[in-house]
Amino acid sequence: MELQEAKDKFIHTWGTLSTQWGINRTMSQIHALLLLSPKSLNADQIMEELRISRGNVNMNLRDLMSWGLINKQLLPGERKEYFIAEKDIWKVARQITKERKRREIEPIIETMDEIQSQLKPDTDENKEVLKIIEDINRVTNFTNNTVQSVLKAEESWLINNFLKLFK
Amino acid sequence: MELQEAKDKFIHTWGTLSTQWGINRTMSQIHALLLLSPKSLNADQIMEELRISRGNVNMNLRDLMSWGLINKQLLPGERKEYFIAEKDIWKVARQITKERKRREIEPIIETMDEIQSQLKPDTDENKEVLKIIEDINRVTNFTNNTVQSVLKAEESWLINNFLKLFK
DNA sequence: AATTATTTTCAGAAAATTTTGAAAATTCAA
DNA sequence: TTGAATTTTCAAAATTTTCTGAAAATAATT
Repeated sequence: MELQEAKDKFIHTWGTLSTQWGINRTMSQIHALLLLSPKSLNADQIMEELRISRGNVNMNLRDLMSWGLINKQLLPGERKEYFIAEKDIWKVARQITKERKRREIEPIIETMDEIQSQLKPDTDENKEVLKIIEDINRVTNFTNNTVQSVLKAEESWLINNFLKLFK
Repeated sequence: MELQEAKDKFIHTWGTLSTQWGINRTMSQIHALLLLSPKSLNADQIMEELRISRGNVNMNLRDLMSWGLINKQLLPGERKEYFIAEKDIWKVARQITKERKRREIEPIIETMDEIQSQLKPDTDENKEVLKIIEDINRVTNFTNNTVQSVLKAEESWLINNFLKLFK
C-alpha cells in the first residue's frame, strides 16, 4: 500500500465512522488529515487536499478547536493561520470523552431531575413513570461516574509516567 | 407537572439527544414511548401517539429489535403484533453499549489493522503515519477492554444479586 | 489612510437523511 | 382456496443538515 492510499483510507474511514457518532464528516476528515500531517496546515492547504470550500474549512476548524482537538499556530513571518492536531492520542481520547460526557450525559441528568422533582407520585401511573426515570438516573449516574473514574485513573497514570522522567 | 406533560418532555428530550448520538429521532421517540408504557403497544397505537406514518413505525420497530431494545409480543386472540420495551434499564444500557462497541469501536480496529499490515515502514513519512496508527490502535484497544470489563463487572454484579435470591 | 491579505459570516444551493403512503407481500381464518 | 387483516417495502416527497461562494469584517503592511 502506498502512503497516499493509506492516508486516504484513514481519512475516509474516520469520516464515515464519525457520521454514526453524530459528528459531521468534514470535521473528522480535517481532524484525520491534521493528525497524519507532521506539519501544521493552513486553510488553503486543507481546502485543496480535501476539495472543500473555504467557509466549510473555517467552520469546522472552529468546531475542532472548541472540542480541544486542534490548535491554532501563528508562524513567524506568515500572515496565514496554521492548524495542528493534538498528536497525543490519549489526550485526544480524553478530550473527546470529556466533551461527550458534557454534551450527552449531563443533559439527560438535568431533564430527569426536572421531571423527578416536578411530577408528583400521586397516582399509580405517575409512580410507574417515576420509577423508570429513577432507574435511568441511576444508570446515567453510574455511567457518569465510571467514565469519570476511568478518566481519572488514566490521568494519574499519565502523571506518574511524566513524573518518572524526573526520578 | 401533569403525567402527559412529563411523558412528552421525556419523549422529546430522548428524541433530541438521540440525534447527537447519530440515532434517528423517531427511533428513540418510539423507544421512549414504549419505555414509559406499562402495556405493550401495536403499530397503530404508536402511529397515533407520535403522529407518524405506518412505514416509519414499522422500520424503526425493526431497528429497535435489532438493537435488542424491544420485543415483539403476540397476544392470544390478537392478529396485531405488540411491542414492549425492555424495562430493566441496566440491560438497556448494556445492550446499547454492546451494540455501539460492535458498530463503532470494532470497525476502527479493523481499518487500523489493515493499514498497519499493508503499509511498509520504508520511509520516514510512512513511519510517522504508522506511529499514529499504532497509537490509535493502542487507545482503541484500551477503550474496548475498558468497556468490556465494565460490562463484565456489571454483569457479574447482576448475577450475584440474582443468585442471592436463592440463598 | 489606503491597499492588500486573510478570516468570518451567512443566504441560498446541494446533498443526505428521514418520512410518507400506497402497492405488494405475507399471514391467518373460514 | 379465497379474502380480509396486517406487515413490509420502496419510490417519491419532505425535512434536515451540510456546503458553497461571494460579500463583509478584520488584521496587517505600506
